[in-house]
Amino acid sequence: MATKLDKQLSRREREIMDILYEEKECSAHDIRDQMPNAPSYSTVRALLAKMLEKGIVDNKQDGARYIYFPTQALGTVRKSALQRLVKTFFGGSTIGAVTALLGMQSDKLDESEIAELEKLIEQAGKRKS
Amino acid sequence: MATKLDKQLSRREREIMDILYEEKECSAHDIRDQMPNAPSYSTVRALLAKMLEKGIVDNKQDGARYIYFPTQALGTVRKSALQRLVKTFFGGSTIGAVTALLGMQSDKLDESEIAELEKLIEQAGKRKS
DNA sequence: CTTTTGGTGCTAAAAAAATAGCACTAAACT
DNA sequence: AGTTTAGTGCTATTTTTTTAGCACCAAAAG
Repeated sequence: MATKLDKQLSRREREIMDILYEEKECSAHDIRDQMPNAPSYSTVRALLAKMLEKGIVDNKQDGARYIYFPTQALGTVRKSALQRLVKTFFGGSTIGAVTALLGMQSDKLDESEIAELEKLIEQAGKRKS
Repeated sequence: MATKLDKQLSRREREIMDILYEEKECSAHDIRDQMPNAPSYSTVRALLAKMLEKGIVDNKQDGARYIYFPTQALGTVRKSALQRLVKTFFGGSTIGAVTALLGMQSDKLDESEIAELEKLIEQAGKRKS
């Protein structure tokens, strides 16, 4: 049940999580560099300490310093983020979200990507009625 | 430039916005009913008052009471939510997100939906190289 | 081997968010 | 008309978040 590692994040905590998911892992310093209106280094470390306590991130020693990373696997988080988004902004319609995504896709798709998508669509077409 | 109506939301504010986007519009009471661990009615109204001030919601009189709704159009918010999600959790790959969505789609797609998607894919296939 | 540099731990304080209470008004009920 | 009900405005308090300072340590630099 995900131990509610999700809801109770504060603004800064969410910012940091986003950075960590994007970068996979970071030192406190790296995180700070990517924060909008970055606060002091102390502040970032204080936030990370609280997040460690909450169990939403973990760290490992890298020589002299620490490297932080999310405890929850990317796959899990992707899924729940997508579900939330579909529910909130697309009235629960997955297809609606897919449509919107494809519509804003600005780069050209190459052959293999198209093939992949068509395969997926076909599969989704014969799922349990 | 969206006047940064996006980032600076507090936890409760975000909760409320999600409810508003899902429901389109709500009274303070309705909002409260849908909040997890709902606080007092006063609290909800205090939050709404702050959000009015910030300009992220607006309200209209409905007989004796107020009905609240988001100021930013659903389309706009959808787009920026998707962009953020793709960037954060899919390394910027729209296709990755589409794939994940189709993969977790549990209902069967009907004919017209499949046709629609294939049309979109085809279009995305011949976009500007 | 001293000094600088880049990190750590701990502590404290300012600012923002979340919460609730109270007095008042208008409509609805009997 | 008197009473309950459902809402409003304003204010006050508690809790969380956000922030930073300072002392200490270890490795790199001179």
